[in-house]
Amino acid sequence: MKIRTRFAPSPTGFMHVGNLRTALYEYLTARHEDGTFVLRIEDTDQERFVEGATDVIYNTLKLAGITHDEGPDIGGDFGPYVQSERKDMYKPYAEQLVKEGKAYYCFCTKERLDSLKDKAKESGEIVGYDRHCRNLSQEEIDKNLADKVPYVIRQKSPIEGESTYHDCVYGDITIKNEELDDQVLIKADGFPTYNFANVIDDHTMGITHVVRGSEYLSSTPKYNALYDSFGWDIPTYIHLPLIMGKSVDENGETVVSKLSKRHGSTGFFDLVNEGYLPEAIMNYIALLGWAPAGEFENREIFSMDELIKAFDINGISKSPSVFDYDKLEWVNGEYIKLMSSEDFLKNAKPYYDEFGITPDHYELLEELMKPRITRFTQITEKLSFMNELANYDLSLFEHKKSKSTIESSIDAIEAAIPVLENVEWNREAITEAITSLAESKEVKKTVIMWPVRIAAAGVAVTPGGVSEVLILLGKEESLRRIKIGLERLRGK
RNA sequence: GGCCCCAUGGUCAAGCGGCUAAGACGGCGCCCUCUCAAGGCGCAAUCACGAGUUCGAUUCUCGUUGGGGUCACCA
Repeated sequence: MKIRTRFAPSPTGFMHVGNLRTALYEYLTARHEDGTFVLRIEDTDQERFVEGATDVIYNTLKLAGITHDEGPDIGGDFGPYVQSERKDMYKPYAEQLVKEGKAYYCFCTKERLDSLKDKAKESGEIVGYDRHCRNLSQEEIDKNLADKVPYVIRQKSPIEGESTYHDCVYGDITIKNEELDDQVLIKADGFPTYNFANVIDDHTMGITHVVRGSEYLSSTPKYNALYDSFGWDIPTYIHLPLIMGKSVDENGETVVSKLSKRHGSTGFFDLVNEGYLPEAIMNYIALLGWAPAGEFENREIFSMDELIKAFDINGISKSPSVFDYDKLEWVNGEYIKLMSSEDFLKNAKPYYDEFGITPDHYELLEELMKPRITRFTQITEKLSFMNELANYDLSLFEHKKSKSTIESSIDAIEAAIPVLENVEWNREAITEAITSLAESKEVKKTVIMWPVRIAAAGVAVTPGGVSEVLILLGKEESLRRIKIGLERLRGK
């Protein structure tokens, strides 16, 4: 039988990287076995409706390189793929269970349930529904129904014994049935709860492998009880370890907790906006909680196709993993280094434009920037020396390793100016001219190069050597700055 | 708190009874080098603890500790 998995996000307008990784693994699980990947929108909570939120889902998947075979936008044989459009199909299933004595109407008011909770909180007792309506007489039920008393439908959970199920990652999980409460299946507004809709949809859509976060580990027996009630096959479960974030609390202690907004950018688009490439993000999160094996062992950089080939459920780990921005940074840098000139330019252009970079410098800049940036946003900072000459401190001219001092700098620049004024303005020529000047003066070439570069750039660190800096600045601007440097040195 | 799950360096992690316990990020050092990167080489750093089982435990069992998750008419 062909594997079918699904991604069932709820349209909140925000795609957390944890959810995205779940989607990725669902996608990979299906694709690796040449199966089908389904997108279903879970919007059963009318109060949470957010305009345009489904577009966020589509845009995320598209950018992330995850393609679905069935979904609201492309259809399929198991539609509709939006839960609100399937609203009418859930209740009959619940009523069938009521008829069979596996579920029941509950007329308890919100107030009663709240007071129940409060009481439980006070005494520190077990929380949960007290099953007040589980055994109402038929007369009471009929009367309430006739009086149009609002009701929900609750699952009649097993009370005694224990339930065991198998998970592909965590193995056999056993839970005492007394831990299970009578969860609501159909809410007072007639909509199904997430849990109920999930079971009905997964079954009616033929989902074979349920891939989801490990937070569902302890509620899975309730799902299974539902499958059993209907006499349906229980799907294969693949629960995923959670992604954690690291933060520092008010005492300066480092704490690890479930990744959330307090850990910085945890939304997919947050990261994209900060300059992380979608492919790099996917590559990185694929490796969070899963390790490749066989021919792919120890590999760090994967294209989506390679992930599909390499992905294996056996490589999924059980323990939660911490989201490491440093490693993401490195992965992003690797992607930049591997980029084609074309793609590189497309990404870099907006930043080049801030400095009025002309096309004749594109090739040089690609060479200079590729090894030096891990995000394109850093180009601005790398090229900031081009904007205007900083009012730098003259001590910049002193550099021990280059054997450069204030005095030697004056000397070097005085000699370099006429040479630069007459040299052909290209990298090789400039480098050669300075090198031979140094030779004729019988000094290390750094003695000339250091001060010239400092005077031209006005900063100690530049993304390239003298010749590159001079080329980027242009002959006129370079000489202007170098002469200013000489004046300042002399004036000291 | 009850229940469930987890436990190898700072982080991601390989390991699935016998290894000098891989690899990557980060850190540090050296080399290369006209600054900074990139690249090359190298170093430091891990089996939470205690009992078992076994000829032998990182690996199996139990307990302790620690961490996480979950206990909604949210998804």
